[in-house]
Amino acid sequence: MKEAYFPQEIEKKWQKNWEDNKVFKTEDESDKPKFYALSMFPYPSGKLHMGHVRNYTITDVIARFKKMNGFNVLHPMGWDSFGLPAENAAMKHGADPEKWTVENIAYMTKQLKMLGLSYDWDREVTTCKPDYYKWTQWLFLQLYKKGLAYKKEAAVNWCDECGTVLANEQVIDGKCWRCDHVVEKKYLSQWFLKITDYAEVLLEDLDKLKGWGDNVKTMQANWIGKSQGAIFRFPVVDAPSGEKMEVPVYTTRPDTVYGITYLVVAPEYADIEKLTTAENKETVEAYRANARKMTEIERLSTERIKTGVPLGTHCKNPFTGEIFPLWTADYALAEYGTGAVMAVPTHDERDFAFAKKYNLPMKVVIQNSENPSDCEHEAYTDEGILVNSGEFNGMKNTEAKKAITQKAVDEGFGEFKTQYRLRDWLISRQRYWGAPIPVVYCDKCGIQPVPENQLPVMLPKDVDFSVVGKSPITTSKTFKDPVCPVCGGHAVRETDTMDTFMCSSWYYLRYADAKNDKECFNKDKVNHWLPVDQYVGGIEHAILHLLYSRFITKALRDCNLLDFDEPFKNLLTQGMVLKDGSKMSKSKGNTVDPDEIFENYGADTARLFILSDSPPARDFDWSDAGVEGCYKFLNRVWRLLWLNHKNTDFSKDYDLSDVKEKDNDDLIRTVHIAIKGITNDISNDYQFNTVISKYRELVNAIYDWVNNKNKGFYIDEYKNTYNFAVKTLIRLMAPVAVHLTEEAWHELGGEGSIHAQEWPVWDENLAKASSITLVVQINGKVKDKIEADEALGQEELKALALSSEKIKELTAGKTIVKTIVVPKKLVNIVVK
RNA sequence: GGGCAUGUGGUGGAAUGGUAGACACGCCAGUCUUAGGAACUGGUGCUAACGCGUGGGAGUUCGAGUCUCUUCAUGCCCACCA
Repeated sequence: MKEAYFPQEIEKKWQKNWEDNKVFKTEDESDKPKFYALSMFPYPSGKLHMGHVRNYTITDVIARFKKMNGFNVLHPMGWDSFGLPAENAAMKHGADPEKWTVENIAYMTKQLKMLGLSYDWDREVTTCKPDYYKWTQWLFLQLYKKGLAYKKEAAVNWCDECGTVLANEQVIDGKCWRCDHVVEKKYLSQWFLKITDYAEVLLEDLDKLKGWGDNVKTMQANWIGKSQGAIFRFPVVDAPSGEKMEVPVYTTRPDTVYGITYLVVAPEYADIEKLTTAENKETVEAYRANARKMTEIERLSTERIKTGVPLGTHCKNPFTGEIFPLWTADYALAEYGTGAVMAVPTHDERDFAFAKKYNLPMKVVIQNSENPSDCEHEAYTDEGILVNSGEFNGMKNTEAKKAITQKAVDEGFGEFKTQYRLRDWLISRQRYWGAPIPVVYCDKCGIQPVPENQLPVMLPKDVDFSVVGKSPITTSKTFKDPVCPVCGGHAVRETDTMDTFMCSSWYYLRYADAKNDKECFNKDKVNHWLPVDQYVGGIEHAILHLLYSRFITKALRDCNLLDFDEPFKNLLTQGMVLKDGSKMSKSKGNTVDPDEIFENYGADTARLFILSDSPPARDFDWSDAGVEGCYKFLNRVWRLLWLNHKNTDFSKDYDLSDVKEKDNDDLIRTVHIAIKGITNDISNDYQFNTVISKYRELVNAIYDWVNNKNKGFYIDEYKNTYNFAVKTLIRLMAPVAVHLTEEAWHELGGEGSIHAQEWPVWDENLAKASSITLVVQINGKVKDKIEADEALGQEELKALALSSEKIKELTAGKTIVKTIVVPKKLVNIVVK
C-alpha cells in the first residue's frame, strides 16, 4: 500500500478489473430476492453533465447497498438515442445522425465507466438501433390491433416559409426557430394513442404508488384534470337551414343554469357554419380566419382581452324558456368538453369580462347573505343560496348542482358527465431520426399495418438533410412505395416517425430481457424483474415520461404481454444541480465538466461530494470548496488505512470477546452506532448527506482513539479493536467510495471484492452510549444536564433532577405543579 | 389565477413532539514550516451581560424547527379546461 492516495491510478486499475471479471453481471436465476434499481436513461447529447453524475451516483449507491444486503440486483443502463438534436446536427454540419449518435454514446460510455458505476453492460439498450426499434414498432402494432392507436386530423405547428411542420420545441415566441416566420396552425392527419381510455385508472392508481412523492402525483392528477359536471343540450330556435339542431355544453356549474344569458362556441366548432346567419357570415368567417392565424401563445395569453362575434342565431334555455344569443369566441376551446360553453356572467370571471365588453345582460342566481355581491364589478364564484332559479330557489348551490342536473336527466335534455383534461397522445413526428411508424396506405385497402415478419421498417440511409419544407425521410428513393400486404397492389409508406417518448415508455421492460431477438421481452422475465423497485431521475419527467410509461404498462398488460399494472414502485426525483444559485447551463457559463473533476480529484471524490451536501430530492449547490473538502476527507481516510497497514496485521481476524478497557469499549460502541445510523439513513429515504457526515464522525472517532492509543498498537487487544473499526469503516463506505475501498480491501488482505462483501450488522446493545445525559428542564427550558446511569427508573431520575443544586436554586420558593419524566432522556419540572 | 415544494448561523445543511445548529465549508488562533500550502490542535448562532434565537402572527402541549390555523417570501409545475 502506498503512503499517498493516487485516485487516478487506483480507479483505472479497478475499473478494468471489474470489467474483465464481469463483477456486476446480473443473472436472472438466483435464490436471493430481486431488486431492480434504475436511473432514467440519458439522451446521448455528447457529454455527461453534473445532473447525470448526481442521478447515476444515487442509483449506483442504492444498487450496491442492496447487493451487500443480500439482494440479486438488476442495475442496467442504455440510451434514449432517437430525437431532434441528432437531426439538427446533421442539418447544420452535414453529419450523419447515426454516426453523431454512436460517437456520443461511445464517449459517454467511457465517462460512465470512469464514474465507477456498477452496470451490467450486457443488458445495454439503444433505442435507435434496429434490434430495439423493431420492438417499438411491434408494440405500436399491438396497440393498433387493440384499437389504442388511431389516425385523425389534428392541428400542428406550421411554418409557411419553410413549408414544414415544426415540433413544439421549435416554436420560439410563436415564430419559426430557423427563419423567424410566424408559425400557424395547420390541420394534418396524425397518429394518436388513446391514453384518454386510461384517464380514470391512471388517476385512481396514483393512490397505489406509496413510494412516489406527492408532488409528482399531484402534477399527474392535475394533468389528467378530472372534473365532475353535466352536459346540457340547448335547442336552437332559429337555425338558418330550418333544421332541428341543438348545442350541447359541458359545465361544472349546473347550479348556475338559470343565469345563462348567452352561449359561446369555439371558432373551430364543427357545426358553426350551420349556426351562422347569412348576415353574420362575413364577420364570423373573418373572426375564424384570424383565430386560425393566431399562435398558441397569443391565443392562450391570459392578459389578452377576450374577443368574439355573434352568430346571429339563438338557443332556448329549457329550464326557463328564455331565448339567448349564440356567439363564437376563442376563449372557448374546441378540444375540451363539447367545444361550447354556457355563459353565466354573474358567476364566472371569464363570462363576466366578456359580457362587460359586449354589453351582454347579466342575471344573479346565487347569493350569500354573509358575503353579499351584486355582481356589478366582479363575478361571484363562491358558494351560496339559489335565487331567480324557479323551483330551486333557496337551495344551497352545492345541492342544486345535483338536483338541477337530475331534472335535465329526467326531462331528457342533459346528463351527469365526468370530464378529463387529458388529451390523446399525438405520436406522429414529421422527422427523420425516429422509429418509422410501421403502416402503409394502400390505394384500395386503406391503412394497413406492416406485417410483423417484415419488421423492422428500417430507417433509410439515402436521405438528403439539406431539403427545406419537408421531412428528410421523404427524399429517400428506397423508402417509398411498398406493395400492399393485403392485395399486393400499390401502396404508399408512412413517412412519419414516432415521438421519442414512445421509445422511452418501455425501455425499462427491455432490460429484463435485452438480447431477445424473438420477442420484445419474455413474459416471465419481465414479470420477475418488474416493477422497478427504485426509479431515480429528474422532476422534469414528472408528467410526460412517467405518465406515458404508466399508460404503456397498463396497455401492454391489457394486451396480455405482462401481469403488473404499475411500472415503478418507488420513485426518487432528484433535485437540480446548481452553481452560484442557478441551474448549470451552457448559456449561463456556470457548468462544471465531470471530466475535469475525474482528472483532478478522481471519481470517488466526485461521488462523495455529489451526495454529501443536500438530500437527494433537494437542489444541490455545487461548490469548488466542497469538492476540495471531500478530496481532503478521502486523503484522511487513506492515511488512516495506511496507518493500519503499517501497524497491524489485517489478515488476522478480530476477536473482541474480552474487551475490557473503557477506551476500547467506547470505540466499539461508536462503530456500532455508526453502522446503525448509516444503515437507517440509507434505508430511510436515502439520506446520503447524513450518511456521509456519519462517515466523517466515525473517521474522527477512530483518529481520536488512535491519538490516545498510538503506543498500544503493540498490544493485541488494541490491534483487534482497530482492525474491527477500520474493516467496518471501509465496508460502510464501499457503496460510495467504490475504488478507494476496493484498493484498501485488497491491500489490507481482504478476500474477493469488497463489493461482494456483506453489509455490516450492529448489535443493539452496543449501538448506544454507555451512559446517558439527563436533561433537566424547568417549564420546558433546559436548565441543567446530569450524567446518569441508563438503568435508572422514572422515580430515580426525578429524584436525581431535584437533587441538582442548580435546580434547587431555581425552584426555591416556587410550587412544583407537575413533573414529567421521559425515560433515559429528560425531566421537565413545571413550576408556578 | 390554481397546485406543489421550501423558508434554521456568514454558507451547505443536522435534529422518532424532548439538549436547536450534528457533519462540513468559511473564518479566527495556535503547532509544524525560510515562506506559502498540506497536516494537526483549539475556537466559532446572536448578546458586554441578564438573556434571545428556526420568515411573521396566533393556537394545541408540561414541552413546538417539528402538529394546526393564518400571513409573507422564494422556487418549480400547470394555466381562458367552462
